[in-house]
Amino acid sequence: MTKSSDHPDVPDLAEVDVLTVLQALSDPVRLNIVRQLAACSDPAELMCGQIELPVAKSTGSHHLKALVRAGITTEREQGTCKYVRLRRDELEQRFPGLLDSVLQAVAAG
Amino acid sequence: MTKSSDHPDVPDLAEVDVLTVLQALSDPVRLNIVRQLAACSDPAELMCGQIELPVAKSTGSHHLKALVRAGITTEREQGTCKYVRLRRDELEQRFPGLLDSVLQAVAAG
DNA sequence: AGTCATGTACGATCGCCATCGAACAATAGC
DNA sequence: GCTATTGTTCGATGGCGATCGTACATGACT
Repeated sequence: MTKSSDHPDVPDLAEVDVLTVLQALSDPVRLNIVRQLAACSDPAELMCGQIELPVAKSTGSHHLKALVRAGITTEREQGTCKYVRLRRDELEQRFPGLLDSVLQAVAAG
Repeated sequence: MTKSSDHPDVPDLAEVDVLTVLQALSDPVRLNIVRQLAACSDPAELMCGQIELPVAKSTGSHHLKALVRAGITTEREQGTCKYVRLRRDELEQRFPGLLDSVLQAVAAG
């Protein structure tokens, strides 16, 4: 029981390699998703449908799952909708400063 | 004239996207090279031959060039040897905290 | 029931890139 | 000049992943 959730592919961040995170963030679509998630700190989560995706729906689904498997996000289902949330605090604990510096670099253009 | 060097594929960091850096760092061999370069702060550079590479020489050459093209390293030739150096200060200016947090995450295992 | 919306799963395709070996270039030293 | 060392370049190969469309599942709503 080393999972942080009952969902099968949500990893415990202690078992996530920094390479996995870097690889997940090194895709333009995924980095864009992370940026949008970081921008909405109000409810701290976004509906899948609210996320701007320049790709087909199935491709977006693929990327969202990749982010979950990399330990960067978690998902919560509510009816037919799904809410996506950044694991900011856990990521900060596991990789201090990493996400913030990436987000800052993204925001800086 | 936006190059920071006369060498053709050494980019000015101002023109380097964070995606490029993340993509370059998301390869295990390259991240390992960066780690070794960061570990030697005494002369601040390493001979190519001193870098431990778990791949063939030609593959290592490919990765070293990829790091240069991503703006992460520069190279200096001296006879038959080549010295590789991390662009720490420039990277810190362009992407504050990014390299340090990655290195810290790597060091933490 | 039927229909619509939301998202997943699957199979196919396609391009990129990590890898290797072999051949080459350049320099140091004999 | 010759040889060894160091690193590059080239072509080929193999695999991974990003992308798409279609079909499917699920829940909401009438």
